[in-house]
Amino acid sequence: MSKTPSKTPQAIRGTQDIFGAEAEAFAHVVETFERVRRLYRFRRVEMPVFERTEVFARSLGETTDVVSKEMYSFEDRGGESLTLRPEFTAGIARAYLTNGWRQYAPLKVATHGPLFRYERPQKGRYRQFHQLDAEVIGAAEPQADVELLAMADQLLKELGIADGVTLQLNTLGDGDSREAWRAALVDYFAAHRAELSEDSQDRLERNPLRILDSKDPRDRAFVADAPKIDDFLSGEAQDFFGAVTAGLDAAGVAWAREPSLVRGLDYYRHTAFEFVTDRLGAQGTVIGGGRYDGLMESLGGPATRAVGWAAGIERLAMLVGEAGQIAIDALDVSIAVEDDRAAVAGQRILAQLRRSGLSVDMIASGSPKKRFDKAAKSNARAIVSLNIDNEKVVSGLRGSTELVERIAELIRPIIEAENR
RNA sequence: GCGAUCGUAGCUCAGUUGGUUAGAGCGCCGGUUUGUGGUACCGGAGGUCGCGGGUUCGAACCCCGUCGAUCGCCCCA
Repeated sequence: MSKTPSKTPQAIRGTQDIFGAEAEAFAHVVETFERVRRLYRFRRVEMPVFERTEVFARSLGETTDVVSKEMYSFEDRGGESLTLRPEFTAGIARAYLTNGWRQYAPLKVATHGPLFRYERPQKGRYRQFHQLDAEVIGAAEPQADVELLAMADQLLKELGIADGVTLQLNTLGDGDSREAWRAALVDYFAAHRAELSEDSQDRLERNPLRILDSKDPRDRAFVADAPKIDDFLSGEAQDFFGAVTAGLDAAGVAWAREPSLVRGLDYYRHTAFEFVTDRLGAQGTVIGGGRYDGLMESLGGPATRAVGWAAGIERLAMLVGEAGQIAIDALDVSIAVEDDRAAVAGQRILAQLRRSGLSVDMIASGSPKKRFDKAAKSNARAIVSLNIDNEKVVSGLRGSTELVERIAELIRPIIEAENR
């Protein structure tokens, strides 16, 4: 009668309906990650998609902007404040503490799935997005950092996108080194306060390290001569970073020192790194991570040294798509039922071919005369056409010889049975 | 939160200085041709021109608002 009276609801801003080639690329990234993480013996974990808000609020610490404005938080029916996970690390840290996973330390775990951040969407940035994640918890040794980076490096290589991506590496030193550096940066930038961008004048109070990766040319002029972390590193911190870089060289992982690479959060210590590309607009970080030795304590646990990374699946999938790494639609057989009286025979053949491991589609609707053409357009490696001749089902086969012979064997008994 | 660009058929897009009934290609449906055939042709369905207001004799086109998308800034766990 009338058309649908109500309007179709719209998707939530920043969510994606992934389909076709993009979905194939997405799945390819996840499958490759699953394979590689097994090679490195990272154990699979499944984590809740939401936690008590506390879990993220306490681990994120003083970055109030992030906590108050960029998390998907809500109250449940009991009045408890919950938050859709904006990252994996805090939840995994919580699980490590509440489940007694210390007994497995050093624990290597990997997971992947959706994350949520209340941000303005742009290229490679969504409100629901997806990440791969790998963590080594309870490992103080630089070898853990090396292993993690080697895994990330191998992942990129196996995805065939390593060429346009570089590993930027830095150290933030231990707690004391980091504090001394931070203080020196504040002094330095405060002396040029008036000449900095408005944003950076603000950052001077909130998050001075971030001035280092400001995009504003007014700031960049001063960044080059800013105090370097290297001048503040303790002997221990120097040794640690030296062991990481030596390990990377030994493992054949290419890296580049990036002294202005910092982390926004205070719990990061020592190694910080990003795999970066210039092919994704403003969102060039494809894998990011570092050592978070201060995190467990902020959740009320014992001092536990840990290191991890996360990778944006959408961003990796975009690079994979660009590189043309995905071959989709490897259809083996297309069946054209050119007479409806052969439909049952078609069903039997379809089932039989699929059971024997072939990917098969069947065309049995629309104009019978056009079904063969549709089957031909599907680019299948072989076409089976079914027709009725003299009250009997007859089949026609076309395609690569080997496959056609195999199909002929499989369908002969079915057609004989149909015609009995 | 801020800025720029863009919203016309299922998809990709035309649409002249504002001027009759808003078009094409692809896709979809039907038919003719071909008859072991991925061809060609004919026809058809499908549009509140994002939405709301304004200017005008007249708006897809100009103006305002709004919603949405894209890209960037801020932020980036």
